[in-house]
Amino acid sequence: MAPREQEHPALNDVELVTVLSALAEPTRLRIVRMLAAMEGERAWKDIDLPIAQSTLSHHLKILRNAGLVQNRTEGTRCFISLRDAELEGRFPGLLESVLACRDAAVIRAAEESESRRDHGGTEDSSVPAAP
Amino acid sequence: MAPREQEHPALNDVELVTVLSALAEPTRLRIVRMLAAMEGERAWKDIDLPIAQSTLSHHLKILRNAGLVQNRTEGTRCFISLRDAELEGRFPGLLESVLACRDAAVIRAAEESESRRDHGGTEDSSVPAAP
DNA sequence: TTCGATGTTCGACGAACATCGAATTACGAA
DNA sequence: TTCGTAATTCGATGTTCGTCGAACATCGAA
Repeated sequence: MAPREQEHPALNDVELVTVLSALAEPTRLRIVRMLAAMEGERAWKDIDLPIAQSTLSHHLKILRNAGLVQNRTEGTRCFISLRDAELEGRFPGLLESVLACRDAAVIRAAEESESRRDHGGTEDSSVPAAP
Repeated sequence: MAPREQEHPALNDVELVTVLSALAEPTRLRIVRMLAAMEGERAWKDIDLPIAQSTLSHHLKILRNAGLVQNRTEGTRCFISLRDAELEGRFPGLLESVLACRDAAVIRAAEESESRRDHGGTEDSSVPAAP
């Protein structure tokens, strides 16, 4: 990392609204999903998203203050991980339900391929399908 | 109600981030809790919060667009209710975990009364204890 | 110590948001 | 029709938020 050691709040001091606010942003939700998908830590540098470093640092700080992630410093680099076990104690079921949720875009795509199978049309696949 | 009929989105078209954003605001979270605490509908006018009518209307619109609540019009007044069953289908466990969560302030108060019992002090019960 | 790599902090900017009061729409009752 | 009540919309205001580049702090290695 760089300057001073980070602060990690006790989860009992974290309000639900803080956690929901932290999760209510596409980039941060993506980071959380990324961390959840890999069981364990992830090197800071391996979080590659199309945003500036300072922006990533900003988002990680918000996730940290919300008690969602923690980071461990090792020499000059740091590793991020989800505080999933602790979160389960403070907000039972919350993280799980957030992670389990499917994108609306995915549901729409599934519905469409189903209806396409129904009346056999192959017309035009003009769905933007956000990345 | 007043102007035109309201729109209620199909829950499959609602993204998780939209729901989380809607819930990530103290006033709106309070409204959702209020609705959940009473099984059924609640008259618009009975939602009394220390905010202007126009602000309440604004918040209800956001909750509506997020698929969290629906309103039924009867003559000139309207009734609000949670779309809890539908939400459970689209976002399993999410609403439940949000509603089950205790305030950090409550946890702190409980911890304090416990430690007070431990070393017998009765000092000063200066916990604001939000209504 | 000097250098390079790694994150964080610091302004600064525009966009989005919460809030309000006033105007507006819709309906029932007099 | 006219009046009053109920809820939404509009316009304005101040605040918060996401984003960036530049400057800074911290550490390991040369």
